[in-house]
Amino acid sequence: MARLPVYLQLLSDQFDAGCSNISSEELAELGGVNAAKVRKDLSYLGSYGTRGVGYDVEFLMFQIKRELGLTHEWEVVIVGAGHLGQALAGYGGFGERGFPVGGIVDVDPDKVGTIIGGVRVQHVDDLAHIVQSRDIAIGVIAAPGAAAQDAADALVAAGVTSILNFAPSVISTPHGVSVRKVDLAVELQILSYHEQRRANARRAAKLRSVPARQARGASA
Amino acid sequence: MARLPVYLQLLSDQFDAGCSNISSEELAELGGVNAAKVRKDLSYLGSYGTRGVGYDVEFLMFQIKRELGLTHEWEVVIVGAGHLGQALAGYGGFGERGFPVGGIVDVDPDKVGTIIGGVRVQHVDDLAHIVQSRDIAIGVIAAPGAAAQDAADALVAAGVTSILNFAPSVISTPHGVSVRKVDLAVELQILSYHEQRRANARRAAKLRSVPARQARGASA
DNA sequence: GATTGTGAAAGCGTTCACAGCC
DNA sequence: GGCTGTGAACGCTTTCACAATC
Repeated sequence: MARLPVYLQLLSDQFDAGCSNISSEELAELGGVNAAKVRKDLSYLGSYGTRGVGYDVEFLMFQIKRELGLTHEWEVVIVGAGHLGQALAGYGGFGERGFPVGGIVDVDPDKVGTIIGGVRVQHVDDLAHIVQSRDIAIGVIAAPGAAAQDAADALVAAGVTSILNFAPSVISTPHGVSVRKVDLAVELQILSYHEQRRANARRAAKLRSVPARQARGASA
Repeated sequence: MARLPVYLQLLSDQFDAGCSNISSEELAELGGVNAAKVRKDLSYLGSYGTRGVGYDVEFLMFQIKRELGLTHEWEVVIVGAGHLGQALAGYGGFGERGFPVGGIVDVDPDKVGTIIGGVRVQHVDDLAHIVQSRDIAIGVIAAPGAAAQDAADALVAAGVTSILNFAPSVISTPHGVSVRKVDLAVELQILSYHEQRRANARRAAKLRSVPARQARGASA
């Protein structure tokens, strides 16, 4: 259920705004989705709503957190201390949301020893030690596309079972390892596609209008 | 067609590796998807394959680029010069993939004037001028969740018609504006969910095995 | 009266399977 | 013989609609 994190965020916002109870209709409005979908998604957790009333915001947040395994923090290890790795580690967003950076590694000995976001870069050979000593389950690949598969192999060998891949390449992992891919260029290319279509539509509209105006005898 | 960018990436890798022709089967293998899906997706562009042979890599790359509107660069403007904005602008990935940063703006006057990734931060009031003078169509929201809607409104008012939203909140935009959302915390929470399930499965297996061993009279 | 929880219907994307073509 | 292009079958997700409940 990939939508539970979104509901959690919305509920958290509402909770901060002093709202203690919410209906599926309101939650759907906030999330820009269908109310029935919200109810189906939430009913999957159990029957935590009250008919005629709605859902208790705080209780529902707790149930979603429990389902998502957010009752404790999960340390992550970042592979790749280049621009992207530095950006991800330096930007404090991971830690704020319950996923502190427990380690950063790189293949380049020159990068080892530098401090990024308060964490010292270590060599990729130390990955297994870091993962096992800190009980890390989640790895983040911030390496170039060509090195992504090596990074994935190293993470799996070290004992990581979930990978967030920022490299622009598909990685293969053994069964039982979860992988999610985030490719910023892909997101931008999809937007570019929409822009392209809009530009084409405008051009077509113009081509249609010019002969029409000429037929009507308009000049300027 | 959100998979075209992925095919383009795979084709590009193959082209660099000296491969001039590829079958749907091979492409499917590389992308980890079904071959029929690849053919359906590509047939949407037109009939650019040759039966009995496959697809010409270079020609297909060009067709996908044309469809995605990647025949020219698209400058983007980043709203928010905090940690995330700095990270996105400083990490050169945008420019490398055909989306150079044409401007960065922030509401905070103290940030205005600083240089990030070679670009000077300007005030958000200058957004319309930047967008119109540089003919920018794509905006990137790198502001905190609470400021995301304001950022979106400012982008739309300035004339941007595509938005990539990194803020952890849902934004509403007029019809005709494309929005894509990337939430790193959501990605990590989905991985956490899988970890949680694996942990639960291990616990259940242990509970099952203990009484079983006891029944068999095993001790150590 | 209001709202949840959920079978049933509708819609959509994926996969199969094979005709058509090189 | 090999591979594409595509109608048809399938399965999954979304939406509807309403009985059950407060």
